[in-house]
Amino acid sequence: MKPSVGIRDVAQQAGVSNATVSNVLNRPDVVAPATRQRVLAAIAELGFVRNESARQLRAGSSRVIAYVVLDAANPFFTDVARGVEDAAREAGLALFLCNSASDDGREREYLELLHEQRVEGILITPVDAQSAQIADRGTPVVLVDRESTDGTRCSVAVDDVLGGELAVTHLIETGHTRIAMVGGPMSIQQVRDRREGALRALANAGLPAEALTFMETKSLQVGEGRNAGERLVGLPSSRRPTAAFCANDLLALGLLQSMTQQGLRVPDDLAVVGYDDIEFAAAAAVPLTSVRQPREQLGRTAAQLLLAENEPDHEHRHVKFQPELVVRASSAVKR
Amino acid sequence: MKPSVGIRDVAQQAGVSNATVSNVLNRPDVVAPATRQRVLAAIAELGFVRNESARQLRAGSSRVIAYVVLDAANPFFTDVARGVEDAAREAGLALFLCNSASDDGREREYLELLHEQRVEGILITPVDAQSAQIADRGTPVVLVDRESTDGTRCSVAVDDVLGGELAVTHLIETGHTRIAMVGGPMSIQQVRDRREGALRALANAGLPAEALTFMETKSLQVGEGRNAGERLVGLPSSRRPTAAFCANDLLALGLLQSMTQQGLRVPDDLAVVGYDDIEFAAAAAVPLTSVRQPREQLGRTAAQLLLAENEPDHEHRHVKFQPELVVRASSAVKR
DNA sequence: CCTCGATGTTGAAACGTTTTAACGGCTGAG
DNA sequence: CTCAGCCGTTAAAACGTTTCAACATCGAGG
Repeated sequence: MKPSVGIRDVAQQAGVSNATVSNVLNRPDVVAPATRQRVLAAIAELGFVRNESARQLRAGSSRVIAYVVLDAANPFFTDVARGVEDAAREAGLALFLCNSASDDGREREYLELLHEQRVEGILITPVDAQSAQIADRGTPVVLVDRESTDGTRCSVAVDDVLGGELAVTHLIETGHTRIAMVGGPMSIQQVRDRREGALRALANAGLPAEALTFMETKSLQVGEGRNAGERLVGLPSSRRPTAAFCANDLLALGLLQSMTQQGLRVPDDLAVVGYDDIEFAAAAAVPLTSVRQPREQLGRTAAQLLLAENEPDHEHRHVKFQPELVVRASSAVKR
Repeated sequence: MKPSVGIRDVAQQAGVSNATVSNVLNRPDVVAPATRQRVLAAIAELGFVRNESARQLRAGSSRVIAYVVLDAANPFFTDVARGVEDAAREAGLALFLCNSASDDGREREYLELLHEQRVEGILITPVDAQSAQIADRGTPVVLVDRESTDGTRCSVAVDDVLGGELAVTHLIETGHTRIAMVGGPMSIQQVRDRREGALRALANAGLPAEALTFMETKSLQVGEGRNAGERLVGLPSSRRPTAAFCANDLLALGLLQSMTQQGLRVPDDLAVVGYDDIEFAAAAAVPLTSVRQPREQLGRTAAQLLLAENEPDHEHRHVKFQPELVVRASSAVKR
């Protein structure tokens, strides 16, 4: 390892004081062109890299925000992240992505680290409801895709109850009366809300709550969708639902795959509706009907709220977007 | 904002010196249980959060590594990241993900920031070949999915030439003699290598190089795959290739989608082979034949090489994995 | 009763920046 | 020739930790 060249080494090499070097780095205009050149040359020659820890310790600010996602492999979150990053970089901030992988231990560790790092702000889609654990530690936190229950911080979400309602209403209108809802774990707020919406749709249509079979999954990933598919096919056909509403597109894609493998046809044997409308939904084996959320906008708005957090008289706001049903072949009208 | 409580405030509150508080934080066993309790109580009461900048400035190490990916929305990279994270967390390090989005400006900015942050190490899948720009700045860097040309650092890759050869050999064996390769931009090493493999396959089979029509795309994303599909269909059917080898699965999925929309059948009108074998490939409209890479293992190995970088007499290593062809319906034998 | 080692605690010196107030030299006006 | 004002530069004081050598205190062994 090299003996770590610091600002003083550069200063000595250039024959100036360290304050001047600092000025070259932070206010280039204030130092005479000739001196500036000399300093830049010294920096290049010595391969100096400014120590951000020291800078931040003294200066206070960190030029970084972080987004803690529930599942980095879910395109929904990477799309949201794109929106976040666009807004962040307009404000001159870098974005670090952290993956909690739906594990609240990891989530806690990352939050702790980020607080200690004194990042400018944290965006998070929390693992479970008791976001109390995201105690206020001085760093602004904005919830993404989850409503702040106690109004102690900003949040940006999409109306998941409405989304669930749209999906199931659509299924009812296309003639289904035995519907499965696939999703879980129930500790996830989105799953609960979408289910509530589904139940509301039944009520609106005058159907009993029993018309909805809830099939709980361990996660919201493709593999669990396949599992659910196998369980579904195992049911006696008299009791088997004729349609399935999945809590997200990954589950729906897994379900679809499992249907095909087992020789059932979508939508004839089972209509399927997903949630999120990720890019792959339209390219699926049977193009997927899905509930679309404004993903980039969600991220962008969240980042903007976060940045506004430092303004003098800031009031916490909650922004809620409306989802939209996109009908495709996987739920074509029953003939 | 709260007036930022520091270690001395805690010390005062607990009636000890700041050194003792530091000990509680870093070597709890060395301080008497009674004192420790008192300090912990003070920490909780004051809501103290250790300032990582100061810690790192003094202690030197940062407990963080970073992975700069080419495209956070590409499941291939998030799968690699999963492997990286597993290995990192076994070593007690956190992982920050940075998305260069195939933009070398962003890539440079992130690298600069990470160097300044003095992260323990950087993994990167660089945007373009001249990885010279990733100059040695004192932080260990390991290349992922790209071979280090000059042996100045470790790298982990998969044999892309072989992968391209496998794919195109398969197409030739299933009876195709006019083959398109879809991919780009050519600045990306992987694209060049896979093309080289494709050409080698032709040569092996005694076919002329003209049997391969190269269709360059602007990126490796789904949308570009759709564009390529439209261009392909626009060709006079006498000259139109009967098979397409795509540089990655995203392109292949886009191509597939475009074929379906335009009323062409896969594999009858056009056989399609992708690359990466991401999870969505198997769930596609027509299950996708693809070249599988050991994604998690790639990430895990890269992280291990990075961690080994600090060992006393370290020699840079290059690890190369073998890809594997997975045949599915999109390239079923021509009848 | 003295010494010694073990155990817990502490004061003070780093770590590498940024920042502020002060400084010297120079220019141009009087 | 003097002096006010400006410009570029600098010395020194932070920032909040960790660490190290030194210092009490105490019990046990001689």
